Amino acid sequence: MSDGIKNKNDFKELKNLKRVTQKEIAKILGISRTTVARAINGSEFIKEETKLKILELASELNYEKNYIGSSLANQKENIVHCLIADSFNEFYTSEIIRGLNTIHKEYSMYNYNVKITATEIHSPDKQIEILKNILDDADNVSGLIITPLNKDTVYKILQPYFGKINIISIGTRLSENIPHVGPNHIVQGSIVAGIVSNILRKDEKLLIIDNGDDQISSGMYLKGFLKRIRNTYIDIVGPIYCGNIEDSIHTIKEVCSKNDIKGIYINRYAQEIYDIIDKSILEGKKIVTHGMANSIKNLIKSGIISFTVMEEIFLEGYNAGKIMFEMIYKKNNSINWSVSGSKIIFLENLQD
Amino acid sequence: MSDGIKNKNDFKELKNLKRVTQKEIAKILGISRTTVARAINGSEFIKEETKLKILELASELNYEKNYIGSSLANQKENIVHCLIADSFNEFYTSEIIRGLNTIHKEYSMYNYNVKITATEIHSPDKQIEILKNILDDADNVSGLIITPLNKDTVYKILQPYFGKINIISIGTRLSENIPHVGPNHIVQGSIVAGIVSNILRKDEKLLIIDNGDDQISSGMYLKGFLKRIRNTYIDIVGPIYCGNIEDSIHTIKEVCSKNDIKGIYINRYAQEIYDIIDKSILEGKKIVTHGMANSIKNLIKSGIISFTVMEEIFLEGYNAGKIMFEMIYKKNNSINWSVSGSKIIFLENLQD
DNA sequence: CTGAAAGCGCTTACAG
DNA sequence: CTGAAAGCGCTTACAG
Repeated sequence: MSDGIKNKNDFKELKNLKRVTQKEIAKILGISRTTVARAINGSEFIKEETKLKILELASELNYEKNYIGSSLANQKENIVHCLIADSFNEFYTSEIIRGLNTIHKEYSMYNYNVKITATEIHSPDKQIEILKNILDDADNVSGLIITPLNKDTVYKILQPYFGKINIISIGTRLSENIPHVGPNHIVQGSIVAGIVSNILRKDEKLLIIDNGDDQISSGMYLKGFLKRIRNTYIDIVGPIYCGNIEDSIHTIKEVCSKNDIKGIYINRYAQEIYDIIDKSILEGKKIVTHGMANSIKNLIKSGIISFTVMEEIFLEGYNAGKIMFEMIYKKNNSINWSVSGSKIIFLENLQD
Repeated sequence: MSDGIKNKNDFKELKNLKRVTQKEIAKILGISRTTVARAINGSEFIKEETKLKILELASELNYEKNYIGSSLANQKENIVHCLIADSFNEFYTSEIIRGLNTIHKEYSMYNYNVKITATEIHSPDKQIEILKNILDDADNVSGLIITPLNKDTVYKILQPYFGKINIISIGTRLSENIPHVGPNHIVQGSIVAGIVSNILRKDEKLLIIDNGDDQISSGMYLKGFLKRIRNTYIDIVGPIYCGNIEDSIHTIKEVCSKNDIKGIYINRYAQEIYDIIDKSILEGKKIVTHGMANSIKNLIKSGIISFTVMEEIFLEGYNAGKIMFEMIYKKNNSINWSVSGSKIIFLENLQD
């Protein structure tokens, strides 16, 4: 039991019965509320002994800081900068922004402010520049949510700020030791394979095109897909390495002319390929793909793509913003990887 | 512009620039904060003229009550009773409870208290009894979340409390004019049909068993399913009305012995039927169904069921609790029907 | 190193 | 019908 208890009755009454306040802890120990607050907030201007005594009692009484009172008193605005990727595809960017804005609005009474900057996905330097600008004013930055376009450089730049600024990566993981929100691409690949295995039948031929690893998703998509699909009686043709759109189209034409291909799986550039390939080649084939975009919507509507598996992008932004709130306002750092769910989309549940 | 502005400078400064407080409104009008609070909270002990003057200015300055300060001051505990259905199936009840408990915990600092009572789904009277008990102490009830087992009776009992207690129905809709959280069963039926249309092929035979309308979902499932499936080239056998498990099994056996049935759809009692029917009859058939339960999990694992479409039950509880919070703490009554999403489950994304 | 006081935006007796 | 004051749980100068 804690030392220095001046007020035994209060101690007994509070133990495990209700939420304890700093005021009550102060009363039990016969000290001021200010001192209790100092201990709880980790101030350095407090005697080690006093601090220990307070923290011990706080833990014994299951003290949990009331973040509502806290944020009301602490009028500080908490600014969270979000550096996200632009033009991944039309949906990705707008949905992730919508998610971030939704949580921003939800917590706006807490003076939780979310500032979003989307930079061109193929210009990592632009992101680095903006990141540096933001960090120049690091004292006014409570959190950073980032889709690192250049992992190594971003990591190096951020390293001095670990522990000072709350950091979350989104979509692309920055590092194992930094909280992350994003999908498990391997699982997504295996989900696509699972669907394919249900719509193709024994001994039917599936053509697999490997268009390489974009270091974001396509490598893992293929890995997850292959692991699962090889576990079926589907007759696999490939994976044939192409690496770009033209070669893929050429290969698909050639393979399909010589074999009775019933399905196609492409791990990268799929929508671009399906968009421009001669549609007569695709006729009667079962196609399942990843992601969502206007082009995919159209391909689903016209019956070329049967299913697509997409990340819950809105929720990705929303959850990143929510986890950041927890980190800032509740000092909750328990999350390592919040895995985004996936949705299976086809004609019947396609929005608008 | 508002009348009675005593402090023009403040008025100009505040207009549209920042969140306005009651204190500031009071200062501009040269009256006390208490009076402003009275107007905003709709007290009756205030002169009509004063009230109008305050509300007009508040609206002009886009005043929005800070629910954080509000709930900190108003130490009142808000109790929300949740009367949900037990043994719909193992997952339904436990997931909906988990959702309600999650939101309860999330808002516990606001003194938001959620009390859950699950009653046997086939004993509506038991629920009525508990509901009456709760309403006997209506002054201590801020909200009610209910899956009405007997709509008419529940509605009649609740009628005198409309406007006094916040009410949300969940799962089964109580009435058009009461906020509701739950799935769109017709859409769910059409989603199942959409999947079936992708895994069966032209001219393949699909047997449809109609087991009647449980007034909750099965009637609408079938409606949505039929509308969509009739729009394909699948060869439909049925719907054959059975109405119970034994007849269904008998019918399936008979039809399958005479036809080359490639798929089966049953709108009600599906899991019970698949559980006990001779499995050799199902071999090689494509089966898609609704809902989730341990039995369905096993049927998916053993390859009998290809896909199942289930409601996002956890989110149903979570969202009901969240919407209730908005109603109580932010006086937000804008939601009429929060449509629960659906998940498509098959071997690859089956949990545990 | 410690504490008294004022304040965040609101509510709620209490007095007039 | 109106207002001054105390309080919710906390933070943050300021004084000592």
